[in-house]
Amino acid sequence: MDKTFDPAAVERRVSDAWERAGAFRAGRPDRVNAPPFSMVIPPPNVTGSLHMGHALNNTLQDILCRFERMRGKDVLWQPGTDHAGIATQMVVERQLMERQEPNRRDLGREKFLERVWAWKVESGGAIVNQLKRLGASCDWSRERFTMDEGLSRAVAKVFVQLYREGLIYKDKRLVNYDPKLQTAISDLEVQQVEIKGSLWHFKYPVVDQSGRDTGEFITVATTRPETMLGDTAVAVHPDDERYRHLHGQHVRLPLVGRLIPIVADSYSDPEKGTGAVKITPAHDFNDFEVGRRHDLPLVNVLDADAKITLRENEAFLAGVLQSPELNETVTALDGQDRFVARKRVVEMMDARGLLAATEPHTHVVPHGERSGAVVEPWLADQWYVDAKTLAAPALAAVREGRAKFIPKNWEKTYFDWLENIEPWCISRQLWWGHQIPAWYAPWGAVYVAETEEEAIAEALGDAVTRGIYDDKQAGEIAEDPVRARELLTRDEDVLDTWFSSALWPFSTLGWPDETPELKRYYPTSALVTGFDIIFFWVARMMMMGLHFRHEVPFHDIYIHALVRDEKGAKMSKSKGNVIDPLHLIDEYGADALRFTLAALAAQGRDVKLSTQRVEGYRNFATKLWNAFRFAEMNNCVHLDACEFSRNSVEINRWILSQAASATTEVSASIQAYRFNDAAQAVYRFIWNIVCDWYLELVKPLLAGSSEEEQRETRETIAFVLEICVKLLHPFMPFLTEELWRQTRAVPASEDVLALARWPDLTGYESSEDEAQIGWMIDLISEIRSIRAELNVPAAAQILLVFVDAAPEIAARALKWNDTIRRLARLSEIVSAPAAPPGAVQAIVRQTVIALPLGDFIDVAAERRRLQKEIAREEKDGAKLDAKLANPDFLERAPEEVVEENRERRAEARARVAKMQAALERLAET
RNA sequence: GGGCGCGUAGCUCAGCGGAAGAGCACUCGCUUCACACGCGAGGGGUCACAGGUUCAAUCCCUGUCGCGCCCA
Repeated sequence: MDKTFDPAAVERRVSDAWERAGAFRAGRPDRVNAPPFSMVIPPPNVTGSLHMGHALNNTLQDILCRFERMRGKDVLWQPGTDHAGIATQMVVERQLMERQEPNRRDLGREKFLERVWAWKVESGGAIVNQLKRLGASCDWSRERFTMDEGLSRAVAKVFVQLYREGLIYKDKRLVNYDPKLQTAISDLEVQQVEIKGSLWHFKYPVVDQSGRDTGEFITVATTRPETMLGDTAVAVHPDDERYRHLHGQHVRLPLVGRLIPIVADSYSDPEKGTGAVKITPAHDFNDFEVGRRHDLPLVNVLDADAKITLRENEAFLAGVLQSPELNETVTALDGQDRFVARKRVVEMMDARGLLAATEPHTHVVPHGERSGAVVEPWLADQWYVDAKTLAAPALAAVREGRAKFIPKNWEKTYFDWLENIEPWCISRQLWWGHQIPAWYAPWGAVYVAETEEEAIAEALGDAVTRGIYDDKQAGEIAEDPVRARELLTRDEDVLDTWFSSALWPFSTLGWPDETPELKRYYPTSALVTGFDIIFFWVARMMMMGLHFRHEVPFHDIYIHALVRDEKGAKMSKSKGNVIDPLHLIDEYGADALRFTLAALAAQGRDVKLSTQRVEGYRNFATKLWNAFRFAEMNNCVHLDACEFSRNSVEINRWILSQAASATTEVSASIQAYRFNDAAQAVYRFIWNIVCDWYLELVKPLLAGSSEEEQRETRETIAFVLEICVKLLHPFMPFLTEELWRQTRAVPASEDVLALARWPDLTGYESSEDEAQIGWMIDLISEIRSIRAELNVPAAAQILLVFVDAAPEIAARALKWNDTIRRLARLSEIVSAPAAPPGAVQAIVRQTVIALPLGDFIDVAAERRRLQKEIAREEKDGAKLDAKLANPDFLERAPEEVVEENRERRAEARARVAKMQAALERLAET
């Protein structure tokens, strides 16, 4: 074995071994009767590459999967990617541009989609290989993609069924429209950005019944002047005395000439600005609601490019008299970009003396998450899911505990969102995605069906009912594929990617077919994801899972934090503080990265990653590696099926007892999703117990003693190291698998650690051995401490005297003579009734030990040491005295607490007395 | 404005009613026959502040001050 562990050399080989063994396959024949454990991966974007968030997310999932797999369960970790509508389309469009090829529109839908698929085959899903590098133990043979045939079928079926149930409908409403991407986007994809802009105050002239100016003006304020072209009212608060006389009156919209009413609506805030607010129902969500309440017309003045459109705009021109002013406005503004128009409108109002004021104003402006463009509330026909209806069972499932959030407080976020849920706009004006299965007939009807054939059949039947065709005509069309296909026009839009992701927990298992996998693995055991997609994904999976499977999609929802940089800042490309997990894997190994993420994944706290930490855990990997090197040098090879019913050597019993507690701790922590505690427990066991103590304690046994003890010790070392790799395997799969391979007597391809049984050490706990070895550890530590403090040269061998020790202590000292001498660097251990003159003294578990340091003694240093010890004990003692002097404490505290405090005080007093004596004796010399 | 969370060793963080913990960093000493990616020994904390509950508070409650994030 090399001196250090070399991850790069090992990772590939180990991956191959897992692959050959089919270790991650769900439904292995040897586990048909095992309880299942299933999880679906949060599908990363097919365009994505592994970032730290993925690394954390998948490390935690992998820990759970590997742990459960080793516990004998039939594990399905379902992998795959989603088609990421906008992102993927953007990637391919950019590629076309870079290659100076025809753009999307020139190519046409069909050709463009071919290109997207070609891209997907060629470079999509790079992240899958990156997940493999991380060690993710997904069942890769079952990889799915949201645009797969099967998953697409699921999407169609869900759409059609929800449509027929009235839970999907088409509506003309305001959507968040991204003019750059030219599609509607979800509220969740809109980011509110604070912008320093202006608030312009416009004066609108009030007119009388006959439309003549009364000379009075009402002043409204706006941050988006160009929208005034679409104003259809001015609103004032009903209780606002300043405007009470104007209720029901009209104003003439400047630049346009439209007469619009002044309505009383409590939306208008009398405290804000002038207390009067312009209402543009087609361009503002709040105004839209006001418009509904007052039955106001919707005047859309923006086209799909977010340019002003006035000419031939029926809604805009409706009821407006032709005038030179109107003509001028149309000429000046029609076809202008919204921001150019904004400037012009202000200028034009100013020129008319209608700009009352311009004040600097900080306000939030919606921006598209992906494009960065300012999003426009825009009036459009879109498809919606009645989320409110679907939300009710999703809320109930968590309220009733059928699914639970870990940590629990996230359920509040989930509840808040679902309780206030808005209709979910699911149509996107894109080409890449699941095209909406809705077809339009020339007679204006829409037919929603899973396939075009069904839609045609339905349309023809309906046409007959409507009397558009007679049976014969309908029959002829049905018979003629060309005519049939021309009959209907399919909706051009595609569905929001999250629509298909919402089906992921059951569509990946074969739904809508009733597959054996669906039966066995649904509902899944757990979902591990970041809090940022509780809305996007968790809630929607709950809605769809409950609606279509009548069962929650997962029982446990573990929500982890975000990975931040070491200063706590969110990693982002623009900040340049992104740490690429693949770089870390290259430099330190996947195991080190994984362990770091697990160790930092405390519930409810963000993960602040520093490379220093990763380096530390790389060192930890090497530490275990070297423990194996030690074992190898001492012929502690793995002995198949060796039994440890009863060791004769206490050290060997002790380490198994320690291993038993470590196993319990690691298991319990993983099951409670306390990954950091689990990681810490493994770390401590391996480094601080096995390496620091066990292997050191055992060295003299390997060198001398009886052959029988040597054999037992070698076997125990092998066994303990096997426990180490098992406990560590969920966290550091590559290292541990490699060590496992190296120590197998007969390497078999099926024999991988990933499938080995999790340690079961019940019955190995031994408090007696814990006490014995604990004493020895205390003794050695005490001697080492004294040596260091008194500057005894490291190489010096010194004498240890047990002073007036109890017979069993003396016996113990004799028994462990070699070990103690070696670890404490002693020349000899003896017993004596009293401490030799000039010896340094200390107390180990009530027994006084003396070290006659002779030439090495530094009296001043020793006096300081003792005085420090005494001071510390006295301080403790004083605290305990005070506590025990309090009658309330004695009366009200539990008996065992009082007793414990009494004991501690007695011990403290005894130690002080002994050290005082030592101090006095020191003075004598 | 509403919600969630955080202020514990120089740094990053565990702990969350009965003796202040880890990793890293720091100091000192070590080529001790697995490991210098190491070994041994140390220093370092009015557990943000102020009240309250309790025999007992870093831990529970209230408030204040700072700092994040999410939703309006």
